Amino acid sequence: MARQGLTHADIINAAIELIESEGLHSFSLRELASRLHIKASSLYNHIRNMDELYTEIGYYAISELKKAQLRAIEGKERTRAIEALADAYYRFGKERPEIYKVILSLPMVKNDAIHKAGFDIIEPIMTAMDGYRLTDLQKRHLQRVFRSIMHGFISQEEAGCFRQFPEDTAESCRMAVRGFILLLEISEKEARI
Amino acid sequence: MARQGLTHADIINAAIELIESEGLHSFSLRELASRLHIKASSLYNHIRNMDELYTEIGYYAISELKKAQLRAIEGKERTRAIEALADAYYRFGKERPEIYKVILSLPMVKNDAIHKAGFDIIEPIMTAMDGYRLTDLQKRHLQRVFRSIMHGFISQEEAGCFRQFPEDTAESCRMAVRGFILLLEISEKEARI
DNA sequence: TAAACAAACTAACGCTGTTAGTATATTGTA
DNA sequence: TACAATATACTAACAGCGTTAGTTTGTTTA
Repeated sequence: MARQGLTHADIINAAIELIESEGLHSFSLRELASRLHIKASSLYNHIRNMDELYTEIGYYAISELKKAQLRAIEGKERTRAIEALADAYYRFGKERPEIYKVILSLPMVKNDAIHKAGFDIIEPIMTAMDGYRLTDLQKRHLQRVFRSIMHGFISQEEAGCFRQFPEDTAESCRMAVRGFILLLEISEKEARI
Repeated sequence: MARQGLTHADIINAAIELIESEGLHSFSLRELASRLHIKASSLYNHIRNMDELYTEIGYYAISELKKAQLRAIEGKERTRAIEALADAYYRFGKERPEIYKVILSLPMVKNDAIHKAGFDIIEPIMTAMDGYRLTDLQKRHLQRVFRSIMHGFISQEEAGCFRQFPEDTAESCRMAVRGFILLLEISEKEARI
C-alpha cells in the first residue's frame, strides 16, 4: 500500500547512507526499512538477505576505493605515484570509515564476483608499481605489503589504537610509505641481478 | 541450586575457550552459560555486561601477545630482535585469530585500564628498537609503522584478502618486515645528523 | 477487462542481550 | 549452634534482531 516503486538500487543506496551516518555497528534491517517507510520484511522483495546486502555494499566500497586510487595516480610515476596512492587510500579510510569496514567483512570465498572484487582491490597498487622494474613475483608480494601497511594504519587509527602519543598519525603514515618505497627501490636493484 | 562455585575467572576462561573454539562471530552469552551449565541471566552475577566481558578478554589477549613478543626478543638485538618480534606477532595472529580480533573491538576510551593496555601493546616494539639510536619522536612514529604492517597483514590474511595469488604469505610478511628494518636503519642515520 | 506479477503488509519464529524478582545454598557473626 | 547476610542460582519477561509464510493490494501485461 502507498507503493513508492522502490528499486534494488534504492535499497542499497539507503543502506550505504544509513551505515555512513549512523555507523556499521548499529545498522539493522528494521532501521533501514523504517528510513524507507516500509516494514523490514518488505525488504526481502529486493534483497535476498543481510549477508548479500553487505556483500553488495562491500563491492561498492571496493569500487569507490579503486576509483579514488586510480584518479590519484593518474599521470604520476614511481615515488610520486606511490605517495599519491597511499594518500588517496588513507583519505578514503578516514573520510568513509564505516563503508571501509564493510570490505573486511566480505566473505572471500571462491566466487566469480568476489574474485573480480579481489582484483579490483589490487589493481591500483599494481598499476602504481608499473614504473618500477620488478618481477611479477616481487609485485605479487609487494602489493600485499602495501595493502598491509595501509589497512593496518587505517583500521588501527579508527579503532583508537594510536592514541598513546599525540604525534600526527598522517606523519607516521608517510613514514610507513617511505619504508615501502625503499623496499621497492631495493627490490628493483635485486631484480636486475 | 547445584551451585558449583563459579568465579569471575572461570567465566572469562570459559568465554576465551569458547571464542577460540567456535569463533568470535558466533559467540553468545547463552552459549557461554550453557557450557557452564547455568542460565544466561546467571552470568550477570559475575560480569556487568557483554562489553565488559569483551574488554577483559581484550586485556587478556593483549597480555598474551605482549608475553609472546617479549619472550621472542629476549637476548636479541637490532635486525634479529625485529625479525623475532614480527615472527612472534605473526604466529600469534595465525594461531589465535579469534582472540586476536577481540583486541580491535576494545573501546579505546580514555580510561586507566585501557591506557595501561595501550602501553602493553607498544612495549615489545619499543624495547626491540632499543638497539637503534633513534630519537623518542622517531620511535613513537616507527612503533605505529610496525604495528600497522603486522596488524594489516594478520587481519587481511585472516579475512582472505590475500587469496588472489598462491604465493606464501609468510614470505610477503618477511618482505614487509625487511622494509621496516630499512626504515629503522635510515632513520638512525638521520638521527645522527 | 481479466490475469499475472510485484511490492507491500501482518504475524510469527527463534535468536540475541538484559533486567526484575525470587529462591536457596553458603558464609560470617553473635 | 543459630541467625542474618550474602552470593549464586533460578524463572519470566522485554525489546531488539534477521528471517519466513501467508495475505492483500496496487500496477502492469495480455
